[in-house]
Amino acid sequence: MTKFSDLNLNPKVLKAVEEAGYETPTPIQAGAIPPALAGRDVLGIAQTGTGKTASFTLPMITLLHRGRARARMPRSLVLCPTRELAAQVAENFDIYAKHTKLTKALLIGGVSFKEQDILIDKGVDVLIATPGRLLDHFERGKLLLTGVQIMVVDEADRMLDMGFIPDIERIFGLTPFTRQTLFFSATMASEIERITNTFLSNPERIEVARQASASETIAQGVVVFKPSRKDREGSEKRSILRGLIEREGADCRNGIIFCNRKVDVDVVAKSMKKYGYDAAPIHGDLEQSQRTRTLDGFRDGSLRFLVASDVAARGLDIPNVSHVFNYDVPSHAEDYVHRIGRTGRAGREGRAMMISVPRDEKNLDAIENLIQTQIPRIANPLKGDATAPEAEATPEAETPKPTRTRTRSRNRPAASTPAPAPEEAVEQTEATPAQAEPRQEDAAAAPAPETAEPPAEPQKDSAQRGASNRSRGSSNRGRSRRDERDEPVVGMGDDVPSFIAQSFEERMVG
DNA sequence: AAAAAAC
Repeated sequence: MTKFSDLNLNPKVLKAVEEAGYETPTPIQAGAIPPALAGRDVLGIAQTGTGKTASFTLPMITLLHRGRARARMPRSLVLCPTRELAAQVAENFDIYAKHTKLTKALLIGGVSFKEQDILIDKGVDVLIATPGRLLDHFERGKLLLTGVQIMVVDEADRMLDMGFIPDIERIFGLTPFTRQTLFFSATMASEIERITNTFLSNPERIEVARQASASETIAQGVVVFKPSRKDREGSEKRSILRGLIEREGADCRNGIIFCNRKVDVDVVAKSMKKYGYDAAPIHGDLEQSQRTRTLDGFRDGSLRFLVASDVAARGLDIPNVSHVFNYDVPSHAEDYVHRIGRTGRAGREGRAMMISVPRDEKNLDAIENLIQTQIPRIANPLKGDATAPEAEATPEAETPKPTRTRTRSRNRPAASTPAPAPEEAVEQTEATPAQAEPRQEDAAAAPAPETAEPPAEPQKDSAQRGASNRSRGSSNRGRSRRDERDEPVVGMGDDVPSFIAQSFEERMVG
């Protein structure tokens, strides 16, 4: 098997890679690095989580390590669709360039120009940017792109979705014709095809092979429910969400909760906090400093739940997410794939649960059609009936998860439950006049965790599931969660389920 | 129909 040491990377880069603990490149890295080092254009067709970032940063650093930057004339440029993604590429660059003298600047919106200006004036080797802020600098006459030797376009299909293609074309036009171009996209929409035909010259095309089916590591489930009243939909969905989280118990180490709208991100995050959960919102209307802080907290484990818009659906490298909750059914089927792709990474087991109301039926169909799988229907933790009598738990069905540490007693949740205080307590301790939460929520919530039906395993392959249950063993009460996750991780990227590795068209066709 | 990205 190919090793990083076989790829002719600069020794200083190789050293940093080894220090980071990587030995074996992922397929996209093994495929893209050699032609990139040979100076060729590269067209990489790869989803997030495949190790894409290193497949362009490592050759870039190797190619640029000689020579130095002139004032206002960066030697290379990386374009990303979102600020967080750009920041992430910058972090990667810092890791792999740490033994070199190369410099970088991160040009993103939402932060002051001043520091960015100072860096550009001094001269940087690598510019990592979102298109808007880059063009802003250019129009102010602060920046010359005529010295760009290597240009990278990351997540091009998302740039297309976001209407950035004209900007990208313009930026291409500002760079020299002789530049080397590394272009990455998850899919090859016709517009993307057109761009690559125009701006890439005889590229080496690398398409990440679809993964073996064994990498199906995401257990999926959907709660299909009908709100008892239209105006209660929101509050009932929020109590279902809490019920799902409670049902997962300690297995739910952390999670991302996706909503379709920014307002709902705010409402859900506020509600979660009210009920004692450690949660924070992230979406594009929040201040950049807050976005950064929230994401950092989630990454380092100090924040348990991230309530997010699709700003966090793609590309962001957030390892170790045990759960993804789709509070809303995404209206673009591909977004579902991106959202749940935040869990079950690197061959680890992940769980993805969704809440669907009658209005979502069409979108749910489209998702199942896309992934060519029926998403298992799982029990509504509220039993679909907010007025159901309390304490109707059915112990005989309490089988499939022997290792659960969560409490199912009808009494108060035990101390081992890391979750929130019972709703009533919160209700009493909080003055609620100014809160956005409707009163009905409390009524709908009352029977929540305790009366939850046993978790119908939102599972796929029962054999696989059984194996992982065994590996947990009932004795793992005292084991650290880290131990459970100690499966070998190959390369610098993460394994992904097979359908994610397919192109959009492939998935549509089936 | 919404989210993201420039002020």
